[in-house]
Amino acid sequence: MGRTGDGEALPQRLLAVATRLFAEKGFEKTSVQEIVEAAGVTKGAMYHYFAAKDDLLQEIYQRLLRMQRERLEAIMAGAQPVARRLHTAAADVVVTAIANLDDATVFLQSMHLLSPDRQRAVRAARREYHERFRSLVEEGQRAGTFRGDVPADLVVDYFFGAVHHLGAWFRSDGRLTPQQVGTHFADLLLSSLRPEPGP
Amino acid sequence: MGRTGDGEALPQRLLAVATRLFAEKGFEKTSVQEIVEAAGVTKGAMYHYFAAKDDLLQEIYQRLLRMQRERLEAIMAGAQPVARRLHTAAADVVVTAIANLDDATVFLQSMHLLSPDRQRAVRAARREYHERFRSLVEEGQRAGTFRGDVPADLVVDYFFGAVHHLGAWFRSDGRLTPQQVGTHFADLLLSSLRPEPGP
DNA sequence: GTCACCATACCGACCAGTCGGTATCCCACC
DNA sequence: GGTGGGATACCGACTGGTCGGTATGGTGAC
Repeated sequence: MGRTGDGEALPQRLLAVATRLFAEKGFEKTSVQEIVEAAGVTKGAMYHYFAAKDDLLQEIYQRLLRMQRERLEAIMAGAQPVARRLHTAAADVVVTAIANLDDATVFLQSMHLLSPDRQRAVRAARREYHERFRSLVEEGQRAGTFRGDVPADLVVDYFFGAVHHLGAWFRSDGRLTPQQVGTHFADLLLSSLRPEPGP
Repeated sequence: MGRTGDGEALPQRLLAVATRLFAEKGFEKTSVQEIVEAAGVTKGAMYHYFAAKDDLLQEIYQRLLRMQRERLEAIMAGAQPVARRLHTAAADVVVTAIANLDDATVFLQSMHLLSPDRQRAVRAARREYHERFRSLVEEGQRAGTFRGDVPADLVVDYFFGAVHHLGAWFRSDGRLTPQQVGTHFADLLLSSLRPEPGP
């Protein structure tokens, strides 16, 4: 902990402030000066902990991905039937995405502004996460629990599209709680995977 | 038509070039200088037709929204049963979104960079479009064709999330054609709306 | 003393938008 | 049918300002 005697360490505070500003005004429209002012320090402090502005983005992404990945692994390790595990995982990813809506929003809006190398790294991590999700779908398809006439990766992209879009419409003062949205989304996903589709 | 004796009018050419560059590198990372150089003119020419860089974005959005809206209206005017109309509309919006993936990508990534007034205008147009889609879902719910235990607007946001996310994974050299993706997406949507869900 | 931590001053690059000017087209009018 | 003059289309140099990043200096802890 440095001289700034706040309860939170400076790097974390900088990340929190940057996340909020990025989500509000966008990465490119937020200057480093604004970030450090909102955090009550100067640029020297920020560049002591982060080599570049891009590092802030990178950190925000990785923090979010790490959390989601850990939760998914815990859920997948359960012994329930596939449909139950997928439902739990789907609802959970919605709830955590809403709980960290700023991070998720920034992720979507600004990933393309990173350098190609960094983009590759982030995409790889994201891809690995999706693979795990997909394996759940495939497991259910092999077992006959889910319909098999639709590609598993398409289903995953379909569902995560909906998740990524949450920031565009979800409001915490709206009619639905995060849990309700999670349950509905998971219901829709499971329902669309039931066998014997219509003509 | 101006002096530049090309087949295309300059404003359209500028829009096309800008769309491609915005989709490739992002709105903020694309300078006006790059746009006009790629179009073979100078800045004076661009500012003769567009008052500001933002106007390019605005035009791209409105062009896309206008097209999608016209197509949706034509489909909704049909006399087929609700499920059939919704399926057609859903598949169609996927196909046209893929056919104009650059526009759709730019739309998503850069809408938040517009001025608040412009954002409101775009959101209002988008909202109106979603309303029409939602009315289809509600019609089916009233008729008992679709399950009624899930809010119609949530279903619409769910589906359009998936549509908006197409640019993140769809590749024209992939295994699936746009039509196939459209059919799959529409199948998933209709399937998730079937009544009598699991426990 | 030295090292982590942070402030301050400053640099070089870039960029949206402006503005005076020029070339070309259109058309009324003789 | 030429001609004058205004409108349209476009050029390109310039500017005011911003921004990411750096270099240097100070200061307290151990």
